[in-house]
Amino acid sequence: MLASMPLETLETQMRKGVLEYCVLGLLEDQPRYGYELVQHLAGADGLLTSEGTIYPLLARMRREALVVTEWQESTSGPPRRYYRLSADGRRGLREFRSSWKRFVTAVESVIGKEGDPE
Amino acid sequence: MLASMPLETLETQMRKGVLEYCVLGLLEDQPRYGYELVQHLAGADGLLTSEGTIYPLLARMRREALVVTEWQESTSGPPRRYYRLSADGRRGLREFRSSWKRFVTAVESVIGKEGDPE
DNA sequence: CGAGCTACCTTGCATCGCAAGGATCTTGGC
DNA sequence: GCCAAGATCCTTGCGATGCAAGGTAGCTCG
Repeated sequence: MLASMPLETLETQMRKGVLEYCVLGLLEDQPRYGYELVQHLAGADGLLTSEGTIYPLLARMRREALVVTEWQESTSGPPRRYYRLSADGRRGLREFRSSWKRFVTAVESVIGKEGDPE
Repeated sequence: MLASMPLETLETQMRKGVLEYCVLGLLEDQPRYGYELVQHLAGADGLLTSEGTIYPLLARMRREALVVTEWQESTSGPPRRYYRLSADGRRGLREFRSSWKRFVTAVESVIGKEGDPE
């Protein structure tokens, strides 16, 4: 028997590559822990659907030194691993903002941006 | 020796899923052939880097009946396979525009939309 | 003729997000 | 005191996509 289809939707595809910088964006102003990021991203924005995405991602970002981490006890539950932006992470985020703008512009130049009178 | 790494860049990742609809966007107003699409997308917008991307993509879109095709002789060169939007393709494009807007809004709500004074 | 461009295509790979599952630790209801 | 439920961390295997590389054939022009 087959287990289950991961259902690779359009939204899922669009998130590729971007999610990493969404995490950096959330970490810009304050350190956060993984479970917190999941709730944020999976919340209103719907940028994430499962924890299975974020932990491997965070591990990679740590390996690449975009973030630094620190364990911290919680008064209610298991300890949390907090993530904080490194200098490299800050730079990466800055560069992403520029790539993102170019990308959005390019896409909208071919699919047409509505509200465009011309 | 290893041959070559495909160099999976950020830009490459961001294109995932979106490229399909960029093609639909280009086909919205006029039928086009594959090589023409490559030049368009690889041109100023830099939304594509190789033909190896577009032909499998076009084949898939044809399989899913988002486009219909038609061979046409060229006065200068080999015959061209022209692609034209189907009704499903038109609907897909319409739906994408809405998904795209939601997506961009969501991403910019977390990475901040450049109005940030530092 | 043959180099070079047009134009089509295929194969194999790297990467990413996801579902599923698992391990601890804490709290709250009974 | 005990066990379910939740918080919090993690890993493994898979599907989809864009890409590099390479292959075929037609047309044009020096």
